[in-house]
Amino acid sequence: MKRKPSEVPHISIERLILYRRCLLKLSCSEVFHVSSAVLGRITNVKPANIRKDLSYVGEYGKPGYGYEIDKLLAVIEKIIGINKLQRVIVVGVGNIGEALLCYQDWAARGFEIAGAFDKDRRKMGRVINGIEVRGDSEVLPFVKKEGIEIAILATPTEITQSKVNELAHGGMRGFYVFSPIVIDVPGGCYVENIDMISPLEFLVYRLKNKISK
Amino acid sequence: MKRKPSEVPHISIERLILYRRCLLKLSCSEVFHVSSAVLGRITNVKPANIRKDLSYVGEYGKPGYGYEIDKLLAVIEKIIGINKLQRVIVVGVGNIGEALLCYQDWAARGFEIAGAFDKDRRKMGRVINGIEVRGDSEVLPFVKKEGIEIAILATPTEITQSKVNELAHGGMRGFYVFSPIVIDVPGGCYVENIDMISPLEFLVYRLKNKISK
DNA sequence: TAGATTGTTAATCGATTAACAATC
DNA sequence: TAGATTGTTAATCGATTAACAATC
Repeated sequence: MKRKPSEVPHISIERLILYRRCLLKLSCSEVFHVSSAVLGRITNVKPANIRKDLSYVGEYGKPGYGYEIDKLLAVIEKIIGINKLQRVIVVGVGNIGEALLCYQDWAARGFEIAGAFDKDRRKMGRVINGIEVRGDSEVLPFVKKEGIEIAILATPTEITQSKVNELAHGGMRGFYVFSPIVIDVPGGCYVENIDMISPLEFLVYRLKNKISK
Repeated sequence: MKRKPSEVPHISIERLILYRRCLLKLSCSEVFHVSSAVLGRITNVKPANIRKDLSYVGEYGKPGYGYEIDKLLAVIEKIIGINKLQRVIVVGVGNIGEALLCYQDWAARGFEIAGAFDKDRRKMGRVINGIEVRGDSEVLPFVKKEGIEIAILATPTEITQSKVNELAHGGMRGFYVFSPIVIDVPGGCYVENIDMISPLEFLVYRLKNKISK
């Protein structure tokens, strides 16, 4: 039963993102099809759960054979919306920002870092992995000219919310934020927020209580 | 109804971690008590959901008044297991590793970076935020001597799994891994794994489908 | 064909939420 | 006391899973 994309459960979308990452790796090693059992072993997801998730996006499996990896990748990318290249910017070029600029798999995952911005004069002009670091004041004209909709914010926590406000005002619609705070955005804007410490705290909990997940 | 810690739903534990982060901030600004309604506004969680989560850890709220922040912090930290200082190591001092070493709130969150390790001779001996970077060969004796149970791995993806194997063999029990791969660990070991790109892909999905969460 | 594996069903399991009596 | 807010209930909502007919 094929649902409209917006009706696919969020948790299934998150797993589809995981499946894709593993499928990309398989397709690099000359594997052409995969069963839910094998993909389940790779991802630690139960085969029935995988088939259920995949059933939301259509019927692409062959009984007795499995799923064709290329076809599956294409349809998952379409559902997620990364079948076309996504151009994003990085704001804040500290250690996290630099790590992002240096990441080698952006293209494979469907993204391009169109620009990087920092307010520190000493960083301006530096070229990291082929990407020039520009001054903060250039960011609004840049995103307008280039039609960028998504920003990755790796700024100091204290200034992150005001940076989001400024960019939202300038038309930015998606924010991927690395500060450990809850971010507010105006209507029509979307934010994903990660706190890199929280999963470590969860790990402590699991360790103490012997919870294998 | 108080359950044993291991019976608190995982998703409630994740929210408790979020509540704690926000409560820590409140307690810094001289706020002494908070209602589920106010905490709900701060965290974007429904008040009923918060009260339900908190009911798993005991009865610490006063009707008409709310929750005493210090008390609540103490009990949440006890449940998660971070009421005592957690000493961890960082393996791999690239950009991500360095960002972790420079993080200023470790102590407030209940952690201490006991040591950092890298196999690059040029990084060995450097002192970052007061933490000396040691050679990779020192890691096993170090963790044995210091009784470290948790390692944060910010290594290149290609070597992460083998590093985990080596450390697990040396007695390490918890692994917090920054590589975008599924990590296998022996029984009795636990792993939390984050892929910094996946949430960005999820953001693209939400943007395309106007899903506010 | 025989073996393998899909897509779907229906039962089970678990999480969320509105409502409200209890109570500070 | 009156107002505010808790902790809990029970209904609702949503996700997981084993099982299996269908089918390549």
